[in-house]
Amino acid sequence: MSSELDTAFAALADPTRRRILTMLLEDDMAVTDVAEPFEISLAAISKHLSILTRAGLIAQEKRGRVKWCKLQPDALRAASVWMQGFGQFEPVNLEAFERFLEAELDRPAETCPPSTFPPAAQ
Amino acid sequence: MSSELDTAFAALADPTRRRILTMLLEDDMAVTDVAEPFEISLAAISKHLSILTRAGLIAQEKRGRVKWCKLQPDALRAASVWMQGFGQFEPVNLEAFERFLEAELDRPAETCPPSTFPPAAQ
DNA sequence: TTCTAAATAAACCATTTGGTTGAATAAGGG
DNA sequence: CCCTTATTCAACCAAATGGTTTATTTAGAA
Repeated sequence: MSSELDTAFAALADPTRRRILTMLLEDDMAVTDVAEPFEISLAAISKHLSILTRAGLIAQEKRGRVKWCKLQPDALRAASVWMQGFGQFEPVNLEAFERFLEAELDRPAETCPPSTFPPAAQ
Repeated sequence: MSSELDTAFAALADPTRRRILTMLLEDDMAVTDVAEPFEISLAAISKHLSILTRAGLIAQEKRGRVKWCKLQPDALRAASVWMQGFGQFEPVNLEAFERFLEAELDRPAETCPPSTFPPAAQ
């Protein structure tokens, strides 16, 4: 048995899953559409999505034969709060985050692995 | 090769490591002292500490035969910023976090697994 | 010098993770 | 009804994870 923080952080530790979350930030998506930009199999994406669901980071709702995925930031909030407790972090630069998002979404695709935010981290 | 966010979130996904971070929030500690409240072997703690070090969450400095561990929140900040980008989170209730910390540190010890913040999550 | 304490290294083990492929299930569309 | 599309299940695999125990290394204390 693992706590909500365990599953949330574990879910966030994978670049594919973080990228999925970033995509869902734009709009809700069907499983097939989520899978489209990635090179890996649909089954693999399906697994990633259930990990995100179990972590409470997204919700999936089936309408017809399509299963829609939507962001559900409850667990993300819990994790964020935990981290902010370590605090003294300077206020977030949301403009930088906007630029990051654009880069993330415009990427030639098919290449998911690296990519950090903030850009020149540390 | 994994990004800084990968290693940071992966490091945070383990309750033992999160608890170590919480302990270090109080003060810098030697490896043996970090290990003291836990049931697992010193070697296991040593591994956890190098994971935290590689993730950039702590720094270790050897003075004499004692290796001191101190919080180094750079990677934590990067991760926090990434998460706040998903934002719309209400401002953090730091008093609640204080209470959480007390509970976390006063715990009968030896029992590391569960424990979430915020307390009544979801 | 010798003993002891601090920390890591090395070898090992069970479990989990992230991926694959090939069925199976479910629900529209013609 | 049959075909196709959307999604998951099942079985499998290689690599990573979190733990163990038994050496080693290193440096202070007697």
